Amino acid sequence: MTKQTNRSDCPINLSLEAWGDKWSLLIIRDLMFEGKRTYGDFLKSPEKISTNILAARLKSLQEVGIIVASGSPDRGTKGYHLTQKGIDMLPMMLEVYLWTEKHYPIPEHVQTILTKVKADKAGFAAAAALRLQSSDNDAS
Amino acid sequence: MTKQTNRSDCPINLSLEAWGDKWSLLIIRDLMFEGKRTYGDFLKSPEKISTNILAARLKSLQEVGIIVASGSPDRGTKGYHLTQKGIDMLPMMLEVYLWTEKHYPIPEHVQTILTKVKADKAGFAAAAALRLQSSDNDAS
DNA sequence: CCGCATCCCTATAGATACTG
DNA sequence: CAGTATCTATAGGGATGCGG
Repeated sequence: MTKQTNRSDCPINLSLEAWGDKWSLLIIRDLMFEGKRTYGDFLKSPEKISTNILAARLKSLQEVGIIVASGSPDRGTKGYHLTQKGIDMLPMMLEVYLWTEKHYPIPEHVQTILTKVKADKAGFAAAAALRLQSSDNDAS
Repeated sequence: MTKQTNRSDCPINLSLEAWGDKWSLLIIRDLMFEGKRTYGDFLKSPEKISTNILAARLKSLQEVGIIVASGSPDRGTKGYHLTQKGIDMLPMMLEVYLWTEKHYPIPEHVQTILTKVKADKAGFAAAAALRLQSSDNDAS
């Protein structure tokens, strides 16, 4: 039942079909920068995603291979994390941050980080990617 | 009537509220890389946007300041073009292209261009931006 | 004919209540 | 806590209308 839309083979369109909705990038943000892992974590984000949408997005992001679910451990809490394909969205996400910073007022603590990003974009991305890759197999 | 949602002040969210739907980035792509300008041009794109959606997106993209409409010239054809805010989306758009290239089969002619992009990302973006800025006040 | 606006209808998004 | 069920709202497709 994996949706087989493919309005066109344009890369922009293929990207939109993978994560082009109002919520997917927020989940990716949470996984990428906020250290969130569980269904409950995502629900707590300030945008207040509703439970059915969250479940649907988690499913579709798994279907397109951007995230994977780690089988629920002892405590019964299932965790999600980014695949390499998801981690590869980092440069794009950083550009989204930088575009927004240029055209909207954004929270000060984000500004602070973005100053570092601008100083060494590739370095920041590499360090963040390493951190995400190592968390692929952590326990707690 | 400019929508004042603002689910949060997170930059990712602010971006999503500006262009986070299934169509806006395709219009921006057409303006940025395909040299398209008119309503009819956009309709001809392979994704086959319908007329009411196109009109709605052109309106919302103007409201958020990503595009502007140039008053219809002699022949009665209104043109649109990117504002500086829209042109500033170039680095992000390039990263979208690069991400897709890495994870999906894409058309060969796009591959060719992306090879150049990877060789000199900043240079490519600067050249493209210059071209877009100069087209702000062209006639034909 | 071109650039939209409108209407109708269907499909999907999304809020809320509820269940294993 | 992690989802499903149900219901409503909005996005979107397609045809059509209408002014320039």
